[in-house]
Amino acid sequence: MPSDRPRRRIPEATVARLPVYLRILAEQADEQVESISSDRLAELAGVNAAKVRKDLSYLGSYGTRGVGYEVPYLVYQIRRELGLTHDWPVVIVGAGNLGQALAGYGGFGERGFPVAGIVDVDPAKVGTVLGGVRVRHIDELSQIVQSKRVNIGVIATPTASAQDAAERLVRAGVTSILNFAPVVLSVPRSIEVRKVDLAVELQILSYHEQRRASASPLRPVAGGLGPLGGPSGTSGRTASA
Amino acid sequence: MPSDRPRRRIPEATVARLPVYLRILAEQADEQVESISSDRLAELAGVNAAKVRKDLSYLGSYGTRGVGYEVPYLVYQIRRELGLTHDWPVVIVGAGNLGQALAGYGGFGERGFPVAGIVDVDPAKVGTVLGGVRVRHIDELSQIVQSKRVNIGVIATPTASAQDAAERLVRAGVTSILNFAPVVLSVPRSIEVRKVDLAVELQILSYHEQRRASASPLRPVAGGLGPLGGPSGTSGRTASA
DNA sequence: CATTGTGAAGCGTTTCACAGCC
DNA sequence: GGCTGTGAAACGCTTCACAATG
Repeated sequence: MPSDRPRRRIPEATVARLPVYLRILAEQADEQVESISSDRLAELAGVNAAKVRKDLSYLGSYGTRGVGYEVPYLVYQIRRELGLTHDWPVVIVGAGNLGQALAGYGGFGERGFPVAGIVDVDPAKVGTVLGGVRVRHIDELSQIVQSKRVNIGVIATPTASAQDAAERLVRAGVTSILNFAPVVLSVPRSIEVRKVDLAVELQILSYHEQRRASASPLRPVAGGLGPLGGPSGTSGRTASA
Repeated sequence: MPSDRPRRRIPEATVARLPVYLRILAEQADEQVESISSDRLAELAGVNAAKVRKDLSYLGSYGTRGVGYEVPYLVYQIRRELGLTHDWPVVIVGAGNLGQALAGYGGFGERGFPVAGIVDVDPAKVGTVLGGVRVRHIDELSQIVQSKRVNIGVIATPTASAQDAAERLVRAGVTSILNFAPVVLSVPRSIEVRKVDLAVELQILSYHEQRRASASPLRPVAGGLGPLGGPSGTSGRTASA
C-alpha cells in the first residue's frame, strides 16, 4: 500500500474532475460495487478512459493492473486529496432569492459544507430563518467567521453589493469565495475565487445555437432525435469513442 | 468597415470570456465611455491585455491602432457573435427551490433569455405563479417548446429526475441544456450541455483550502489582509501585472 | 507614438500507444 | 488476458514581443 501526504501538485483540470469521479464512485459504493475499471468510470463520467487513468495517477498508484480500482479505497483517497475528510462550514452573504434557495437546498450540509451562517444588510431580513439557520446582520460576519472557523464565503447578493461583500469576507478572514454575482471581484491574489454566472452560461449556449442556425439555412430546430448516446455532459464537447 | 457573417471558428475559451467583456463594455457604454484600450478592458475583466486582443481579433479587426476599441461598436459585434441580436426564450424544468429562484431572478429576461415556461411533474405546483409565469404540467413541455420556439432548456429538478427531464427536453426539440443537477446527462452528442454544479465548485475550493492548510503548519487563517489588488476574479489565477 | 493585430514560443491538457504487472 | 500507469506526441490556449498603422 502506497504512502501518505499531499504528493505532486495536481493540475487544475484534474482537480475540477475529481469531484465528479467522487460522486460517481460514492454512488457505486452505495450499490455495493467493489471494483471499477477506468473504462467504466470514464463512461459514467462522460470522459475518456485515458483521462481517468491519468487523473487518478496524480493521486498515486491506487489501481490494480488487470483488475481496476477498489471503489471504497478510491473514494477515500479522492476525499483526502480534496480535503473532504472534515467539514468546511460556509457563510452565505445575501438572504435574497438566491441566498434563500442556497440555504434551503439541503445538499449543502450533506456534502460536507454546513451553513454556519447567513447574513444580510437588510434589517427586515435579520431574524428570519432559512433552511434552519437564522439570518443575522452583516456586521456580525467577522464574529461568525471567527467563532465557527469559516474559510469559505458564498456571495449571493445583488450585483451592486458583491464587491463590498467580498471585502467584508476577506476582512473577516475568509480565504475562498464562491461568487454568484455577475462581477469581477477585486480581492488579494491569495484569495481563491470561483464564479458561477448564469448569464455567461446562457450566452455560451446562445453562441452555439446561433452557429447551428447559421450552419443549416432552414429549420435548424432538432427534428428526429438521434439515439440517446453515451454520457456527454460535463463540458459538452464531442465524446470521441 | 469590415465585412459580415460568422467568420473563423472561435476557440471555446474565448467564447467563455466574450460574455464577460460584453457585460463590462455595456457598463462602460452606459457611462458614456466612447473608446477603450485592451489594457483597460483587461484590467476590468481581470485578464491580461494580450488575451483581450487575441480574443477580440477572432471577431475581426474592430480596433484602431494607437486609439483602442470603439465601445458601442464592439458591444454590437460581440452581441452579434454570441447570437444576442434576438431573444432566446428558455423553459425551466422543475419548480422547486431552485426553479423558483431562477424564475424570480429577473435578470433572466433582461439579459435576453425570457422564461417562456416553467414545468413540473407535481400537480400541486401546477398553476402556481413564479416570477410572473404560471407553472404548467411537464406533459405540456413539447407544446411550450414548439409554440414558443424554445431552443434552450434549464434543468432545475432533483438529481433523480434530471435524466428524465433531459430526455423530455430533447424529445420536445430543445438543442441546448443548462443543467443544475449534479449528474452527467446522457444526451445525443448534437445537444449542447452546460453544467452548473455547486458541490463541484465548493470541492474545488476545499482542495485549495486543504493545500493551504498543509503548506503552513499553524494558523493558516488569513491574518493581516493584503492590499485589495487588481481584479483577479474569473478563474482565480494569479494576475500578472 | 500609443495601441492594435499577430506570428511564434511557451505551457498546460488531452490523447495515444504500449510497457509493466496482476 | 486484461487493465493500469505513463512517457511521448498532439493539441489548444496563453503569453511574448514586435511589426503594422491610425
